[in-house]
Amino acid sequence: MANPMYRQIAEDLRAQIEGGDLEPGQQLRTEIELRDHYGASRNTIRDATKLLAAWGMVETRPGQGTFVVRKIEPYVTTLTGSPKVPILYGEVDDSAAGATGSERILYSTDPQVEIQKAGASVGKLLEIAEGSQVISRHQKRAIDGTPWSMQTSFYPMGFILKGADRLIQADDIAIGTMKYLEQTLGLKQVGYRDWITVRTADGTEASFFNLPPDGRVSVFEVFRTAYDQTGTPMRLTVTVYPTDRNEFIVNVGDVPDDGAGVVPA
Amino acid sequence: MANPMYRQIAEDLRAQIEGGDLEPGQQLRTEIELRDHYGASRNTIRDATKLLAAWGMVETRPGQGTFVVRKIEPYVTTLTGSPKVPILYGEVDDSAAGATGSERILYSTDPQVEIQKAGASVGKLLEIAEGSQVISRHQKRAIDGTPWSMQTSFYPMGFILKGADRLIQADDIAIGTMKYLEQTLGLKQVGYRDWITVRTADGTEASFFNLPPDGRVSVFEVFRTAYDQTGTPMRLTVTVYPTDRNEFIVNVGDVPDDGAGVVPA
DNA sequence: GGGTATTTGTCCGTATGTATT
DNA sequence: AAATACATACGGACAAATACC
Repeated sequence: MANPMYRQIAEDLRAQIEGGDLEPGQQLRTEIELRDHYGASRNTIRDATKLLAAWGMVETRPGQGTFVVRKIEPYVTTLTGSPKVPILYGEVDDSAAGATGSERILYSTDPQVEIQKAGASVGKLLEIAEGSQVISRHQKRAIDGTPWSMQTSFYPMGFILKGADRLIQADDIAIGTMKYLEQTLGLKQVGYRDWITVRTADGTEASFFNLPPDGRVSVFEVFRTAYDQTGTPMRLTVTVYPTDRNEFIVNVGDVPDDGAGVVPA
Repeated sequence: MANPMYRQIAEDLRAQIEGGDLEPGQQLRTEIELRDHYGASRNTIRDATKLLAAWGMVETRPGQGTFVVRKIEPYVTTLTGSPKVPILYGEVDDSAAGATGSERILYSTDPQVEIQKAGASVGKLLEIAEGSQVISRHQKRAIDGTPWSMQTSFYPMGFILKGADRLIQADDIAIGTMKYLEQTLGLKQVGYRDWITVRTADGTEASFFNLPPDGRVSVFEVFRTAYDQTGTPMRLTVTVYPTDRNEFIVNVGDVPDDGAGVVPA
């Protein structure tokens, strides 16, 4: 057995997909048909399609069939700079997919505000004691109806006592929380540090992002620590992005403008 | 069947691992023992351990058993700034693992130089015609014996004709290729753009990085386009990093020094 | 080196459950 | 309700990798 049969079958199907014989969205032959075609058992065919699914090339739908995955058009976030996509607030509604032409609109839920105790990561990055209280503001975001990111911002509890009480209200701060903190507390953001990791999605994330339950699609977890003029962390924002639909850009020094076309299609 | 049995078994084992009953590196009971313990068939046990493997919690070794994975201590790369780890050149040697104390030494192979035709990505990012010739310099890197990254730099073919002929020699350019290009061609790097994506590893990558063959561990693919003083791309560097042992930092504006401790352990 | 025991990997056939059309 | 297609679960047989004697 140079290569096991299920792997050979998977490679054969992969070649068909990459060669264009099977187009994105198209249905593969059923397991029974493939079993007869390759002269293998149905379980072996299933091992092959499982491998293809692990490679992210097909997805299986009970009662329907096995389909070649359509690549999701990635959304590119520039970490060095301000976001340029307009943000609309309100409920994230998955059913409103395939909306208006080619414009991409970012929807965001209203913030869900909680008082929590700082875990290890939050304490370390905000430079406060683990277990001390923090304000957390959580939002879910979608682009054109596709769930895109889950974001949680953490602020030290002291900000409330010092007068920034809008932080614990569950609505959006239209002028931006950074400007609000500057007006109320005199804290000005002078820089931030992003720490980028990748891990497997947990159950909540897999559910919100409609990820396959086999743990195949992982997520970016980006920790953004914002620093004030004294070099003290004033906010920690943790954002989770599925890796199958998100990419990042970092610009350093003097580079040509971003624009359509910096990234190959 | 609220939850399928193999999933319940997987959750039970997961709880044991997260609860500390099973420690990293420790061997699980054999499939036969687990079969008797849970009153399931061996195939069902195998489905459960496959799920745990997809979650990245265990790994199976033929002829040995199933083991709780040890988390690899991640190596953090700062994208905005110069690398600080000393680079030693020579052969990457997997067998020299577990070396000298806590210092981390980055080994790099000598460059493997080829003349290639630019693919779609390379052409687009270097702003040259797809199919035109480019110089590629490929290196593999390891830290403390663990394979860490695969890097390929692409330069326009014209650089050779204009006098930068050391680019096609298969040895390291000690002063750095950027300084070399400045001395020979007068091209000075004024900035760069990093484009960060995540995808599943291909066969070559899975082999070099010792990744499990099930497609679970994905890789970062970072495209760094360097621009000269005229705003023209002068180099494209594509680096592939396994996501299970690599993290990235991006600093923007005025932030406190990097150092041990910016990242939670 | 060879032989054996142990453990996971591959492959088969079958039966039944669940989701979708 | 019926048909279709994938999902779960079982039991068995043999292969391949590893460790140990």
